[in-house]
Amino acid sequence: MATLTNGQVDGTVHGVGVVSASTNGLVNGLNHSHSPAGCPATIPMKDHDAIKLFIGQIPRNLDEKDLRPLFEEFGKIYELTVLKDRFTGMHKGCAFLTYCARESALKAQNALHEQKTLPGMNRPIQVKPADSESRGEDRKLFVGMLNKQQSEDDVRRLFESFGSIEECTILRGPDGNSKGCAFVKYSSHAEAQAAISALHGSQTMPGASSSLVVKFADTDKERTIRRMQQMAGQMGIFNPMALQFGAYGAYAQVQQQAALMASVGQGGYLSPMAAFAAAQMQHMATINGLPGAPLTPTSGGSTPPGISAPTVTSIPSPISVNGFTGMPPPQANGQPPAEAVFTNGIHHYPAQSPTAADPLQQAYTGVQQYAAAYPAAYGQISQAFPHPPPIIPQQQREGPEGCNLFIYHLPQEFGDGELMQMFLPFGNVISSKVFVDRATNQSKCFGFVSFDNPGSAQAAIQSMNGFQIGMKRLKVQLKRPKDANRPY
DNA sequence: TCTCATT
Repeated sequence: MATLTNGQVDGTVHGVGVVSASTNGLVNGLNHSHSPAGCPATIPMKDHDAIKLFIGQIPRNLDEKDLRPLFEEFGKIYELTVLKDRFTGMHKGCAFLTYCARESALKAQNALHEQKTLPGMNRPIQVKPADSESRGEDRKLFVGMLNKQQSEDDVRRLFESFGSIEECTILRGPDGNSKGCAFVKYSSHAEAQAAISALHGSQTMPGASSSLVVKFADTDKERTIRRMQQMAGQMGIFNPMALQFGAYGAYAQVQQQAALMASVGQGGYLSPMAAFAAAQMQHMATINGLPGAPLTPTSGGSTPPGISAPTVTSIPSPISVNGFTGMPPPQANGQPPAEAVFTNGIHHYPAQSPTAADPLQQAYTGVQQYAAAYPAAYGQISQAFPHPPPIIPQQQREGPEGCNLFIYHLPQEFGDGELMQMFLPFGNVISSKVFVDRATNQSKCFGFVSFDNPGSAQAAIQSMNGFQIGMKRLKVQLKRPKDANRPY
């Protein structure tokens, strides 16, 4: 069986790797010399049982033509595609590779997976069947509360009696130090479940703060949520592109968070609306995609993400992430995404189904909604920045009963303008008022918003009550009628 | 304490 993960197979790998092209139907791929025009047989054929491989840890400066030679050594390539971001075209650092022959894929995996590190990468190349190739049942475990000294082998030993382990990885920081957790992938769900039953909480590793954690690893959805939550924080700190790019930038940051942060990092100004955009994405994803997901950032504790305006100007810059030092705005390369039209900071996208099931899609839609409601003037961030938004607070006006909202747990830096922005998507806001401490001029973190009709107010409550911004969650409810407080 | 990315 072709799975190989760590070093012990070294010795055998090269022997296997050199097996000559051979045996089963792989002649297929070789005999497609020129046929008469129009004959479909000119297309390279692959085995019906060919395996699509996922190739990871590819330097971003290598494209298909650079990679081919590396992989052709193991057989004829049917298809090799570097993954790119659909809008930015940015190389994602990974690829899909299908050989004509199944055997070639196995050989390549044996010879390459985790066996060498491409230039500029700090982790070894990954060559393994793509996710799409496996029946995606849950069989991967997250193991937490390990001792930081424990190695892959230690973890294997701990887990091997419950089934056959396909993969075992200790999570490590950039310095190579264990983060005290690991992934263990079994060949079946049942094995994984057995390991959970037997091991979760069963013991406490020396030096660990609590007992061993063994649970199914996050699904992709959960990971997306997790990232967006992290991003909500980061966008609060680094800011402006979220505005400059509008929905596009927000999307790109989900996809290319680190890279974009590098280009965004210079700003250092906190825009409450950037935080809001991020938070809205997170919210949409949460309410639509994964009701059971924890809402609070899992980093927890004393360092709330984002929403910390007074400190942000000290962010060091320029910032480089993975050697990436900047990225032009999408408009700048002469190739704006075909799907997006930029007009005064408002971004129009093709209609998308509001019922899309993908949480990211949902989040994206949410941001579009936000972006669409966002005044063009404020989108001109270069002028607005770094000053507060040029929203002129209007005279305090109450709407009819049922139209006035009380909002609590506002971010400290939200003013009347941000409050209004936040509720514009739900209707005609006739007034917005954040209460301010007279002595300090600081927001008291609550305020009122009035709409001109009760439907808008209800829609706003529906969407915004419980809405998470940073560590806080908004409380949005109907304002009590003036006389409601009176005993009689 | 949830990787490094999965068309």
